[in-house]
Amino acid sequence: MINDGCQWRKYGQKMAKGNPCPRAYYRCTMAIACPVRKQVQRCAEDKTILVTTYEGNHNHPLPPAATVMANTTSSAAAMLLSGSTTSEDSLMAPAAGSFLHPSTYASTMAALSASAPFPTITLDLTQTANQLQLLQRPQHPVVPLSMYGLPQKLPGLMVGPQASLPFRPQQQSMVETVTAAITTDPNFTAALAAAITSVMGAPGTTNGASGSNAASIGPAIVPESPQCPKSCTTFSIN
DNA sequence: CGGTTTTGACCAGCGC
DNA sequence: GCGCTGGTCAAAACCG
Repeated sequence: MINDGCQWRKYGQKMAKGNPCPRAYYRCTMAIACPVRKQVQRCAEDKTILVTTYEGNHNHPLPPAATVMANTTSSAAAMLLSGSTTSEDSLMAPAAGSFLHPSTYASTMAALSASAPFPTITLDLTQTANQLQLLQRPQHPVVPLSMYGLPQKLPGLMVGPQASLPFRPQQQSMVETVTAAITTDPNFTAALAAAITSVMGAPGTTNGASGSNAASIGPAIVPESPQCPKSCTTFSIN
């Protein structure tokens, strides 16, 4: 289970069709009437991949860890969406280092890796849906586009400071950094395809569940620790 | 003792 | 209407 900074209470578990692993349902217990829920399910193709789906918006302030999670999600989503393949090698070192040195990149994914039991990359396509639409490239059909065109952009965990911060310029540089780090990872594509196949069905057969609230997913790969389980995080909104 | 987890039952939506 | 499936409820068990 990923520690995303929030408190969750499990309220159900079901066996999902086509997946030997059960799906667990959690509710946020940080506030009395917080409507946020999340579903956690392992990828059928690769059980080391954990798929987490968030739904709803928190109606209470988030702790720093959760805020970091939100920031990381947004950045990673932008990264994946940009599909940039620019080889900015100079950015690789700090990007990889951020996984190991949270204090250096406190507002990015570093803190996330510190709070999670294993390295994790979170994605939030709800935050950058429109941006993604502009950046979408034909050679990246593996990315589900179910969120494209939706008017809302407020993601589930963006109730914190990020919502009010002019984070765009700073996010842009982050996008480049993370994109370089991940797109050069040979394991990333395979893991992503496996995760998407598990959640969305066979890739290439659909543009995503149109009309669905599902956002997207993103597996985490850490070259330094290939035996670590991976994680996918999905955000959705209503 | 209070909060969390487990687990079977219940309900709603959907396709046939 | 019926069966299947996903999601939720709620009582009992569990745990610190």
